[in-house]
Amino acid sequence: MDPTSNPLDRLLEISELFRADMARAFEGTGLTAARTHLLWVLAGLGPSPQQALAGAMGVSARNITGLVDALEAAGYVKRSPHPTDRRATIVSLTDAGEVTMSDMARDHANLSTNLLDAVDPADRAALSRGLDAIATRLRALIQEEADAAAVIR
Amino acid sequence: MDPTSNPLDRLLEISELFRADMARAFEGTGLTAARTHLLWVLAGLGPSPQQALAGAMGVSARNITGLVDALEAAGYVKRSPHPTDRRATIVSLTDAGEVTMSDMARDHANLSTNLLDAVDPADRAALSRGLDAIATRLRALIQEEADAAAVIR
DNA sequence: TATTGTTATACTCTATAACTATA
DNA sequence: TATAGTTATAGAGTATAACAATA
Repeated sequence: MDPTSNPLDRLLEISELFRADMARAFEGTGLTAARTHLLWVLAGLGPSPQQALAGAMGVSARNITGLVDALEAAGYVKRSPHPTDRRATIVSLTDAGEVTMSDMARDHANLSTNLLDAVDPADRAALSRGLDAIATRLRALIQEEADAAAVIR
Repeated sequence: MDPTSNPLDRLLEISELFRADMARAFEGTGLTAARTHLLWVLAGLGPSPQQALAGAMGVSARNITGLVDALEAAGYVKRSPHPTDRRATIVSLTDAGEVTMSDMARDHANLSTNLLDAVDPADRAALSRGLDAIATRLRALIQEEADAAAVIR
């Protein structure tokens, strides 16, 4: 992860830079990476019960309770009763939350454009294909490992 | 971070896959991402006082105390007195820690090779150049933001 | 007076298990 | 009997502040 700067290491460096930059950007907003992830998922799904969010994010229901508590206190989301199932709670973005999400989507798009602009136009298609190939191979390797682990169990 | 699969989003997806895969690989080893990061830094610097590790990792001294406690209990590192400064503690890899790190370096190299092999040879140079350009631009943007924040202060 | 590492305290993310209210 | 969400409890990573020993 540190030395011998091959493309993979550079890729990991870039993701580190993203992470650090995000953490800095959240200062004073009441947001964190985990809370923002929930907002992205919620923006994608639309108003959802907490169980659906837990499934979509791959975390425990207990975790969702905590994240929604914090986001509700900060004014980004609200809870309302499920119309037919009285056990369930529907989480949705507040108006302020909607504004925050469209700002974020805009910033994200601008950053993408800005970073792509730094790449030689002649290299862009190959970059895209290369990243696709790496992601596909990596997904396959992880699947293999999961299958191997399942056999052991 | 979720939809519209442009190269940047694919890049973030790849880093997510790495992270999830690593977490799985650590099960039962007593290691975590943060502890492994310390081991990488320590392997790079050689035996070091905790302050040096804190500086190199960009975290607080308190945090290093906790990570070294855990790594020492698991047998990966040991503490010894600094030869001349009696305030300081020197952290170094144990024999078991050295073995773990060379295994990890080997696995990391194999994975890099494996993933690069998935990329069309004709695309590899452009991929490398593209990632370099993106990393450079991103570093510059972060520096700009840091400078702007410094002016405000 | 400044620095090294630790203790004290606190916040966030995460998990499992037990419990309540409902299906 | 099963499911949705909460409370209880716990562990990991992180931070700041106060403190002891040493420079």
